Amino acid sequence: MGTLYADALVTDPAVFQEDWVPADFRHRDAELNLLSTALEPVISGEPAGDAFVWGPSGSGKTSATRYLLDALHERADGLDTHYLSCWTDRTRHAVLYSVLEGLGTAPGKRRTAVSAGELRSRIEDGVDRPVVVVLDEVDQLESPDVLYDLYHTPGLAIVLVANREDQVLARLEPRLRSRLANATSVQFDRYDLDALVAILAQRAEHGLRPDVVSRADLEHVADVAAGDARDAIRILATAVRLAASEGAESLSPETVDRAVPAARTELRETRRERLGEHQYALYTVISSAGEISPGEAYERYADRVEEPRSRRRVRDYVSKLVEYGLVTVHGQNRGRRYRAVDGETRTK
DNA sequence: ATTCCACGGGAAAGCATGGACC
DNA sequence: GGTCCATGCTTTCCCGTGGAAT
Repeated sequence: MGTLYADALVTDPAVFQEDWVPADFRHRDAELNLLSTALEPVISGEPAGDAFVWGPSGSGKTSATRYLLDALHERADGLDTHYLSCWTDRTRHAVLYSVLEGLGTAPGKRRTAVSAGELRSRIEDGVDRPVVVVLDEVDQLESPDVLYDLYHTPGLAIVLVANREDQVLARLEPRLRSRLANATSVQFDRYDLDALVAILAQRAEHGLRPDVVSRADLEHVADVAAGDARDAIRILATAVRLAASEGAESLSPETVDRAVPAARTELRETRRERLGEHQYALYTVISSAGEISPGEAYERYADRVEEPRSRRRVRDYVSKLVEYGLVTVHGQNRGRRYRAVDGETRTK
């Protein structure tokens, strides 16, 4: 519904989407060069080196990696590269299946009576020339065994993308860890204010009508986003939508200020909408209590739903809610409390 | 000091689902 | 159409922890 109004200010809504990568990707030259050195052997048909890409959220890891893959494709036809996110493909089977899809030799449907081991050997058979596989959000992997599968496929180079190096490495077997020690490590840092402003300006230039935003607006947004480009872009998008729905012709500092909590609420809403019936009920219980003990939370949850899941299962739901950033836990053992994350008290 | 018990999380087994193969 | 089988979700059983009760 917003689009009707938004047209007045927006010429290309795509610039506000997560996967929009500008034609000229800037401010990450050193990181791109490093990663490129590891990967570019594929252009001449040589095996690429493995790589780690680390950095906080919104620091450009995903965009830079995708940009580089595109750039490699421009320099050579018919490269085999595959990008997948472990957020959606989190099990061994799902990852292997996705890689096979990338190779173009996947069995018919995703949910298939073909075992993970069988998928693995099909990958080994299918890789007859150097391949690059990017595993984004690799810290979301349910079990990292699959890295072992991929690592043992000759000619297949893996690029692991995650927030923190130690979080991923700690979960690997020592054998795999030491073999990955040769991988190129590329560290991303938070954007500084100027870079963030430039990134926003690029979006504005491509997707907004002239004079909708001023440099001061962008600085304001960049300042609030604290080095996180994803946040910055989302806040800008929300602010523009807000301004458009109110019939304004340009942004104001006041609109930006209102957009900040709105953008964060929106993010939480979309996460909440993705919850299943039981996780939703549990979240509602925790959220309406503000803070609650595990036992009490379970009792109330069980009252709320028709067929309550077991306590054990509900513990897993809690871990998921924590993973989604909707809930935090405090204390140990008996003193444990679940706390809902609301708009005002953000984690970090 | 000893026992109790709320809690978290690993392991294994049961079950429903739906693709693969005949 | 019928059978086989792998996955993913779930329950059941269990053990380690550490603060509270005895």
